[in-house]
Amino acid sequence: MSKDKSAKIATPQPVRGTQDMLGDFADRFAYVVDAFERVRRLYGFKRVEVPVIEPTAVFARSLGETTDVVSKEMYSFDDRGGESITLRPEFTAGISRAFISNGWQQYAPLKVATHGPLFRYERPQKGRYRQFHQVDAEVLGSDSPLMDTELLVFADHLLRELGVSDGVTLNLNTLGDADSRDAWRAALVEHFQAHRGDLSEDSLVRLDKNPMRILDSKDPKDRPIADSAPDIDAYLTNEAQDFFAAVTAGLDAAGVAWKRDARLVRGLDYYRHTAFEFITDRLGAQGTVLGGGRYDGLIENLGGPATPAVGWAAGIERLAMLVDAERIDNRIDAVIALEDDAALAQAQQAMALLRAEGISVEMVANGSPRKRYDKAAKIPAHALISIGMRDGALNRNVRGDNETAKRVDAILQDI
RNA sequence: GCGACCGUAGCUCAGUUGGUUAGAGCGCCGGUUUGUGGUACCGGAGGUCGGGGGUUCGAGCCCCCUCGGUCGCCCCA
Repeated sequence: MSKDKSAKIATPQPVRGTQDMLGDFADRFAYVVDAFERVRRLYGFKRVEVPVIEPTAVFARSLGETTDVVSKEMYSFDDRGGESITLRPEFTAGISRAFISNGWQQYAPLKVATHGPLFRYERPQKGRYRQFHQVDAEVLGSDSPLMDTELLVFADHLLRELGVSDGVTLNLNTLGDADSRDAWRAALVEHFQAHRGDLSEDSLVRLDKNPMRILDSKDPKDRPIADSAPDIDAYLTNEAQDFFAAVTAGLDAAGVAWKRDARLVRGLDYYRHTAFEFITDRLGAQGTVLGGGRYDGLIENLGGPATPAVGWAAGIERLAMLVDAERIDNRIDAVIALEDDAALAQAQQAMALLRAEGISVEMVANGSPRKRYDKAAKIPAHALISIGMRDGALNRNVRGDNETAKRVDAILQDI
């Protein structure tokens, strides 16, 4: 290696908003994914895998060609054939596309779950990255409120399984069917127009672009106007009322606590009926831990058959940040400190025997032999095995918690 | 896109009103001690103080620019 500083190669930097995980956070991440896989099986959700890349049209058409999200916040590029490709910013559109491409109507109602990386070109902040990861559950091809309930109970179960449900509340709203939604939207616009003069600058822009968003504005100036705006309730059709009542009755029957949040809205037109967010106050400005809703219009938007669907997604990083440290067990079963290289073969044999019995083990055999024991002791493990030579004979010692130490001792009797 | 704060050793950080050769802990390497022991001690390697420009006799410290990070706003599928 040259010491000449001018010859130094410029260090490549990670892409903004990406993260490398090792140790504690990687363990937390895996803990969340493991719990999700366990719980989704309990609810009979099939594992589904869809591509990380899709034709840009999949997201542009589902999200609306002209929205900010599509025009500025997607990772899009032209591939070598000149086709516009986008790194998926969400699971729902890709799963819907797969549903159409593969004729999965035949399996409806189809309960599927997946997890993996997603990409959004946004300014990173706490709990918000350009490459991030979600767990996701969807039910396609059912217009039954039973499925909304099922999904919500599943979500609640997952949060309990992770031990993060304390301080997290389920906020629930209905956006009604298309007729209810349109009538409510018109009433909202009328209300906000009447109070134009008192709205914040941001909300005046929202009034033109996305008036429903004024309802969840953070600006204190907007709050009185947003709070006095009409709820959707007066505009709900009988069918929409019944649907919402069926969902909440199901939650009550299953013992899932929920809170009506008449201010909870979705920007996109394909959302119908149920909208929900599990919210915490422990994650700074990014409080939503799990969110979703019914999107009966989406698959049709993609050119598929009219297909009702409902789903949710949750950020793995955010969940991982909420998991209590005591729940993360990063200990391996056993560590071997090889204190004399003359016993190397026996130590290798010992590892083979232990691993054959399903006991995880690794060995410390580098550096000064007299310091290997201390090094090994610093690796979190249930048992610590020292292997060395004494008076020309093999010397072995096992310390650790009783159960593991006993098993290890029994397996290593013959070496 | 906008705003605030922060960039000093591999990591976490200290560094006086601007004043000799920039420090500590952890980690790494080596040695000594202990010798069924998770210990202690000694030593070593490792820094263009993010980068560039400026002010000054003198800059890690002050000013400007730039790059990066964090948090917030906007947006939130």
